[in-house]
Amino acid sequence: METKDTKKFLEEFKKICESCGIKLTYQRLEIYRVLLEAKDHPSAEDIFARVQERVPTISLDTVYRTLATFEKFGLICKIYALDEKARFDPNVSHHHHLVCTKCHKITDFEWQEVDHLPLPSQARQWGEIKDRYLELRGICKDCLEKG
Amino acid sequence: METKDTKKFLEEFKKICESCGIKLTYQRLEIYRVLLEAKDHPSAEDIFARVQERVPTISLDTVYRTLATFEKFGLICKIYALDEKARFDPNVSHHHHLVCTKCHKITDFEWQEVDHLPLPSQARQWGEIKDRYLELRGICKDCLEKG
DNA sequence: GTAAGTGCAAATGATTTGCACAGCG
DNA sequence: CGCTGTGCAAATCATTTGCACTTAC
Repeated sequence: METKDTKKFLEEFKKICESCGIKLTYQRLEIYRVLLEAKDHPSAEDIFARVQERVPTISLDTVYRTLATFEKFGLICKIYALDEKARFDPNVSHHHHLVCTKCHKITDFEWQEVDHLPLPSQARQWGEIKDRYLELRGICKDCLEKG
Repeated sequence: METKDTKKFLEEFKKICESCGIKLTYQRLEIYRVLLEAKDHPSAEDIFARVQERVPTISLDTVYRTLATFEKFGLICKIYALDEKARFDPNVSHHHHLVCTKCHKITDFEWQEVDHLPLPSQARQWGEIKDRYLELRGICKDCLEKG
């Protein structure tokens, strides 16, 4: 990453920390960078491994604590799919997931029709629906090609 | 439960065990009974507590082992929603869930329109979709009434 | 300077496993 | 009787927490 981008990124992250009222630390900066660069919905361990390359002294619990902080301020989403391990998504806008049951890869996708379809009566009677989350499960192209 | 029902239930469970090639034990029978009677998607601990009333000597790991066995043979579904703890659903037919973000209660529901809606192109290109799982999240009636 | 953030290690909670004994087929 | 299933306790895995030290503001 070039100096200019780094500077710009730092500037952006500074604003985020200010608006959240949290301190800007090197660890948080790098965890945030890893999250934004990640396109694979990494687990806490995955994030730890990636951040460790830049910040060798970081500890796993700092990663957990930072992820919890980010989630609290709505910077990221915590997701659970297939296995019990939590995964983290820097995409906080409303979206659904494509989940490969073979390699466990998670891909974001949107489906406006589902979002706008009128709710069935059972759902309306149940209570107040705040969000619709759809998981399409199957085998991704990569796994299909591999056999 | 009356004698007749118990006998009938035992008969049914015997058939299930035979078709799965597993032994019929008292523990399995009672765990299965609890599952069928449960309408609240209990966790392993919940199931353990309920079975314990009938089988005081049962151990938690037997519950886990039995649930894993049942899942392997498709008698139940393991579900994850909101919190990381696994929950178990004796309803193995395709269905969706209403999840209360306050009391964490899970309710089954069906939504044929979603099941039959043509997939968006991004999903078709991603790979082969095998299942659609929808989670409607919100506040259930009980929680709304309580404030 | 001071409260928030970090690192370490130890605790926790859910789930799994090794082993010896018990009981189904 | 033999092998599967069970119970106990100990192990494991993801995640959390207590505490003393460090650092951003």
